[in-house]
Amino acid sequence: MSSLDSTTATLRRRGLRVTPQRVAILRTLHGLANHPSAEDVFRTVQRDFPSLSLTTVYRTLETLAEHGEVELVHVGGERVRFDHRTDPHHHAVCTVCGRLADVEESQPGLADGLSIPFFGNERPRGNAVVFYGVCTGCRSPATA
Amino acid sequence: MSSLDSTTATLRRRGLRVTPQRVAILRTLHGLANHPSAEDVFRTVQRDFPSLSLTTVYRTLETLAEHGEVELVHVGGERVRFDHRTDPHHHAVCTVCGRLADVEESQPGLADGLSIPFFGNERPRGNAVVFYGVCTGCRSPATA
DNA sequence: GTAGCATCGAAAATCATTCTCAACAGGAAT
DNA sequence: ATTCCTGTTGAGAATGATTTTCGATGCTAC
Repeated sequence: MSSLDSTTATLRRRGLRVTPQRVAILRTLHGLANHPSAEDVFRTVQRDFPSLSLTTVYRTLETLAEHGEVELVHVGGERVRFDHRTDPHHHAVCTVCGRLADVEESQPGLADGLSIPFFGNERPRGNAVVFYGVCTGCRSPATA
Repeated sequence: MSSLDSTTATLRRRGLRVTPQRVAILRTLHGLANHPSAEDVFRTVQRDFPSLSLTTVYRTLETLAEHGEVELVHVGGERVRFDHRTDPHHHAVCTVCGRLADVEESQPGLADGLSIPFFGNERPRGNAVVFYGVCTGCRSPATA
């Protein structure tokens, strides 16, 4: 919460101007752990920052992504989701509820052996794989 | 090319009315092997069928997908792609040129061992995985 | 303090896809 | 072959996420 917290430091380190909007957006992204959409971030930040515009959220997240500070996760058809984790990992999307979960890169079976000729047989690294399926929650008895 | 070819038979089998639009679209989809978008299919069919509307292409491909006759492939951000292969397999997308390649489900390392708790540890089956990367073509020396 | 450039907000623009609705055409029964 | 019913089509409007535009604002350096 100090004026020179890690969020501010992060922006500085990236050579980006430290604006209240950027600080609020980046802080919020770290607070929302569940891969929020731009709209999700917007609604949350807006509570403390009513003048914030959705345009700025998109712009800021894009800028942060260019600087490797956040990651974009494209899930089929739906809106883009943002991830504050920047270390190598993959994602699983529930095609029913849309929730997103992290999949560690070290999954046995994923990193080992798998090679794709189209990609020159290099194994997929960080944020390169999206799995689609139905999550345990949506598969349970009480599913509509 | 006969009036009762496999395309027509396919539509009949699915209980769908056999219209010239549907025949042309399904035939074209089988002709375009590279996972075309609705727009790609539209442009191709339109050459022989100028009155065809893009709406019909979307509608027909959706209908065929519901009947398991084609598969939708969502690739990050871009338009949806359609696949005439309906047997279980996955996909690899080049993030540079957008080209799509098939990845066999029997890939050693993909089907074996891999389990995702979020999905109840079931291994991913048919059309459930999308790999992102840069294809060999886009990685070569002559890349712009 | 002021110039200059980055950033911001609001509204318009874009792009893929879907919806609406009136006109039309398969195809089963006749 | 004709008719009727219902599914299908085409054109254009609508939608929804994201991007662009542009005038206003505000850091930062001088």
